[in-house]
Amino acid sequence: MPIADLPKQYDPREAQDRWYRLWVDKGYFHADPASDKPAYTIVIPPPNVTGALHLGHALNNTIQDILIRWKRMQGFDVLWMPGTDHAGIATQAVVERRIHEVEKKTRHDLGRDALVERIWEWKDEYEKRILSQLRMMGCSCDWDRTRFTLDEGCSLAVRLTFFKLFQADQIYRGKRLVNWDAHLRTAVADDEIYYEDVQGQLWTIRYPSADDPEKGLLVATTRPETMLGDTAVAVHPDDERWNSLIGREVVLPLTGRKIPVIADPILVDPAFGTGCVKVTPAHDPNDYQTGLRHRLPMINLLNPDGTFNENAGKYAGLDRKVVRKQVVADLEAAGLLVKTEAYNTRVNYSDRSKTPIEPYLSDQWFVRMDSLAQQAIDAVADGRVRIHPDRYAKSYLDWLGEKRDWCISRQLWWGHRIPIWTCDTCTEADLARVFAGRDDVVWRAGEMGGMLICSTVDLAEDALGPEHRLVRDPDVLDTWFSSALWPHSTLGWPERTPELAKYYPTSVLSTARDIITLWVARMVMFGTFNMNDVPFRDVFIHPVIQDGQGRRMSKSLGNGIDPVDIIELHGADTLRFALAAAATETQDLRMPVESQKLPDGRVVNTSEKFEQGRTFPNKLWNAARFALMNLEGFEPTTVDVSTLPVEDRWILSLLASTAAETTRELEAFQFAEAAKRLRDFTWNDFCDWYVEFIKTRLRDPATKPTAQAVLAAVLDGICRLLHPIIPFVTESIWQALGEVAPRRGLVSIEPAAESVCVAPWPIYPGAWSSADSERIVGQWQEKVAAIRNLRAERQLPNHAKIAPILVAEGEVAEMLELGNAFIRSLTGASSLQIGPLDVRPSEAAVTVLADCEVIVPLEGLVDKEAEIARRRKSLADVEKQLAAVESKLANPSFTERAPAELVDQQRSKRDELLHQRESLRQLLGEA
RNA sequence: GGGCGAUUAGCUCAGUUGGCUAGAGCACCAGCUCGACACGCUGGGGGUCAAAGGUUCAAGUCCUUUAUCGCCCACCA
Repeated sequence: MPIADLPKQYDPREAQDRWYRLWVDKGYFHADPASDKPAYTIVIPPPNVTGALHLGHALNNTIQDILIRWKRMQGFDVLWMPGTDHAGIATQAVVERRIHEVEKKTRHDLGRDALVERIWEWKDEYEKRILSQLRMMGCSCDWDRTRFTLDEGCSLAVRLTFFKLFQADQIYRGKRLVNWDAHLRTAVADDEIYYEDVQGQLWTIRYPSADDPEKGLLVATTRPETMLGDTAVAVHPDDERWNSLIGREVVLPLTGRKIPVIADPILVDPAFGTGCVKVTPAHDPNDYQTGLRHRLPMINLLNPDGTFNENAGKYAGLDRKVVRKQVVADLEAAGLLVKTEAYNTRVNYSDRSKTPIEPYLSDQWFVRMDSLAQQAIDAVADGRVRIHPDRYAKSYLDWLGEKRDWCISRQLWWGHRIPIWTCDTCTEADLARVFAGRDDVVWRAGEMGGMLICSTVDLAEDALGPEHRLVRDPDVLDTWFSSALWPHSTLGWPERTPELAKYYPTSVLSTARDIITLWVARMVMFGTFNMNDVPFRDVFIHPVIQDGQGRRMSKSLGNGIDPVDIIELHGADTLRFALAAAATETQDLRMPVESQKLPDGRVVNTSEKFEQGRTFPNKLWNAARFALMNLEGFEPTTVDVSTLPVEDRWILSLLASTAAETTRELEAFQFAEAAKRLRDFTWNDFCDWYVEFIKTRLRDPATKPTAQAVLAAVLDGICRLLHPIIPFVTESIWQALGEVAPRRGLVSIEPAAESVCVAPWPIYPGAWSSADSERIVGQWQEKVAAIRNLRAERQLPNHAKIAPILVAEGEVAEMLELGNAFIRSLTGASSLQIGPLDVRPSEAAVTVLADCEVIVPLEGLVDKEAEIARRRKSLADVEKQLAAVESKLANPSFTERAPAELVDQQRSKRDELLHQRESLRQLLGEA
């Protein structure tokens, strides 16, 4: 396209389609295990297939793509492994809810296979959508390797891991209290529960002593019906009212069972209620823990549907609500109900059925955490895995330190089925007869009789013959079990693939802090267990995005921002830049939400936070347009940097330090700093100053070629440095630049590349660094600003030509003289005098700087009173500063204890201020 | 209850091992169609750095306490 036809406004849409296709077609995103380049690997935190991506995903994937693109440019063999997560509970719940809404059917109506099939359909739809969203954002994943946590490879990895753990006796079956939804007849996760404060009652019941029916204990409870399952009464060991009874027994009313009185300082708060607590291990989480501590029997009273079972004696078969009434009535009749009072209590409800949750004792599978957790602790403690920011290492270590066994079974249908078969009738010998010699089947006796058989392959129901039926465990594994294998299962484990050899351990994991324990810790455990090495070297924890009030973004609050909307409104670069610029080390990232109407009439949420990212790509685009217009007909020549004019050496010096600092910041995961630095360099140094400096040079054929060479080199550098953050606009510019300025003989260290996506990351020669030119240009800038300020403050007409005088001597005068033409053109001056002052103009606007007096003669335009007032104000200001500096220098402890450098600095500052004061006094004296 | 974090300009945030008159973007005010860009240019106003103590020659930065807010974990018989 001819340069002159390049649009004034950058069109992100066209660039996005075009360049993304180019990158994919050229195969830039492919990792190549056979290449001899060093590996750099990130496995994507697989998004849940429950729904579309939200802004948090956009942030995380922007971060990952920045790292990936940066490392690709640095010459690494880069692999970004994409994929999605089956997200067991969440996905099944979403699909079940949908089916219920539309077809009024429950999962029991459909049956296991049909439901699972329906969830697969859902998965296909959302996976497609999620992956296309990632592409829209510009993510450079190796798409041919896309994986899913429930695919064949992951299934194999899951089974083998379970098998190995079972074999190593790291997996066991045990009892656990789960949140039971009696209406849906399923266990629900902690995060699917909500609390409600309910007006209830507190009943006080008398438990007679076994020795002496006249004596006894008083217990208070909000759930009297559970007393049928009590197996102890607990008191505080220091409570003198009751502690004489510790070790004795009481008679459990209505049942006649004798239960012990135990001492438990954890469960019992002597100040609450009666100071005695009934202990029902099977139906209350605290009591359960108490039961474990005291090895109490656990009596399960409930059937799965919420009715009481045979353990409840005469109450068997009745619903829990009915039982409560009956128990209270019976206690009252027996004269054991001491008191009934109103009491507010918190009741747990299932989010899905809106019915009360029952703590319910059931068989579950566990992974032992002792040695696994220890290995994961060690990995972080000894630095094999580094967590950034490092404060998050604490929550990781604290959580693992508890070493609470991990309950891995879920009463769901969507997920990896537990590879366990049970057989109640067979013996060790029966199993040995059939399975002996097989390395894919192991077994052991269950705790309650029967055999537990674990196998990596499916076992037939009649594998042991018709007389011994094998029954497969109906449960599936916790989603995090397969997620924990993600870094190695996606690389081919358990096969010893070239990928596994080259890309494991991966380089960086980027994720949110809420899954440090759920996911990160477990990946370290399983990675270490299966691979004998950590899964990644660095973990970057990014902030959580909130709305302007500090609330999480959510569908129900309607405060969510859809990344796709931002892309539609402003383009993917804007989304990426804004997110990168916001990704500091903070833990929460607030984005004030406002709504905006789209051209198609749709109203969407957006945020002012995208403002910066919105204008920046356009600014860059226009700077590039300027450059491209001026590069037409450019004949590349080799340029010796040391011979270039000051302004060229200045911008190259800044480019070099910007590149070095940006590299350092990316290495330290300081994305916001890198984004801001690059923006500042591009906008302030390059656009505001350098481009202005060279405008005249570009009009003179004699000075044009070097200016062109430097202009092209800087634009080239800017494209490379910004490409990881804003890939599309930089590619647009790169391609256009390649047409007018083939990269040969430029002031550039890098060879050509057909796309900035694979252009080498810049490292500039140390010789480009030029403190001198930075000082000189700094001088110019300061004086330009002073003159502009004088113009603006006096509200001089725009076309008024001025002839400023810079009163300076020696080195300062020399430096300014070098920039005479620039200062003139940037201030709209017709002439500029630099040097000692011959005759002070009678009417002038004046600013006194430390090393220079800036005078703008304004014959007939000066408001003398205002001028004097300004000078007085400056004088007062200088005197205030001087007083501060002098008091510092007058303080002996300062001059003695502060570093000499700092003291010298203050001294020279004092000298400057004294000089300024003197000049101002003279000025005021003359006026 | 335990842990982590935040509190700096109207808003969103920087401020690295203590050391210039505390910075940026947005918003605000004034002026600009000057040959890349009005998604722009130039200039400007605006802050007792949550509060109170302390350490230090020097505190936005370190320590203690308090207040408010957020997140995570545990929990209210």
